[in-house]
Amino acid sequence: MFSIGQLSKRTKVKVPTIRYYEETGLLDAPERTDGNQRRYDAAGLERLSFIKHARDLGFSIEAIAALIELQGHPDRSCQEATNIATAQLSDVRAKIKRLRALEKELVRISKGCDEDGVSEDCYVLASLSEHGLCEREH
Amino acid sequence: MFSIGQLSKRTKVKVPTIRYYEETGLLDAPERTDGNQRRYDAAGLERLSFIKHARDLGFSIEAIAALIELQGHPDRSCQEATNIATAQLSDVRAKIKRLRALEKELVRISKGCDEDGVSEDCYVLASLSEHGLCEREH
DNA sequence: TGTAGTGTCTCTAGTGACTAGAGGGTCAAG
DNA sequence: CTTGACCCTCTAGTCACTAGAGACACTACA
Repeated sequence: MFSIGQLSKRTKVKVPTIRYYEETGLLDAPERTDGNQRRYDAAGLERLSFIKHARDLGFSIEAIAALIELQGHPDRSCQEATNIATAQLSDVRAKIKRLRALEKELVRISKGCDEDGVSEDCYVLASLSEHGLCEREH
Repeated sequence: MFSIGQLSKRTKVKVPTIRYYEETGLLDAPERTDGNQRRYDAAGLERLSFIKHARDLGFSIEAIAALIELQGHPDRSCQEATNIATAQLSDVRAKIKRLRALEKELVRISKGCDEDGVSEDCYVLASLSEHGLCEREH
C-alpha cells in the first residue's frame, strides 16, 4: 500500500493532481487509514500510470475517461479505443499544421528588423498592425 | 464612431472578449454615450486589430501588452519587439517538436489494432497502460 | 512515551483567455 | 412611441491543474 506521496513519486504525478483526478472521478477513491489518509494498492498505481501516460500524449480528461470506461468492456474496446486515438492523432496533426504556418509567419516577421540595429519603423510592430503584410491566413 | 458590436464585426473579435481586453488594460477604455454605451474611434479599431493579429499568431496577452508598450517608445522598439517575436518563435518551434513526437507515437499506437476488427487485447489500451511499449519519451 | 519533522487532510482561491447567462437599460427605425 | 436589436454590469463557469492556509497524522529516534 502506498501513501499519496509515494504514488506521486512513482508516477510523477503531483499530489494535488492525484486528488484532482479523484475528485473528477477519473481515479477511484482509495481506502483510508484510521487517520483519514489515502492508501493505494497496485490497481490504483496502474490506473494512475495509464492516466499519466495518456495525458502525456495529450488526451483530454474526457477522452481518458472514455478509454477507462472501455477497459471494462473488452467486447467493444478495440475499435472504439482506436477511434479515440485516431481522433487525438488528427487533433495533433491539425495543431502541427497551424503551428507551422505560424512559424513561417514569425520567421518572416522577425527577420524584418534585427539586422541593422535601430530602424524607426519596426517591422515587427508594423507587421502586427497590418494584416495585409502577411503572406497567408493564420 | 463604432459601437462595440460594429467593432466586433470588423475585427472578428467577440464582444465579451473586447470588454475583457478593456478590463485587463490591453485596450483603452473608450468614450461612452450618454446612455453609457462604448463608442470607438479609428485608433481603437487599429489597436484591436493589432491585438487580434498578435493573438492569432499565438502571442500571450502579456507579450502583447509589452508590444503595445513598445509602440510608444520608437527609440527602443525594434530590438525589443524582435526579441519578443523571436521568443514566440522558439515557443512555437518547441511546441511543434513535441507534437511531432506525439504524432509518431499515436500513429504507432493506433496502427496496432485497427486492421482485423476485434482482438481481445486492445493495443491502444495496452500501449497506454505500459509505457515500456513506447519507442521514445514524450 | 515524547517529540520533531515530514507528510497529509480539506477548503478556498488563482491561473489564462476567454465564454455563458441573468437581469436590466439604450438606441434607431418606422 | 413602440418594437426589436443592441448594449450594460455582474457573477460564474470552462480546462487542467497549482498555490496556500490551517489543521491533523504518521514515523523515526531519543
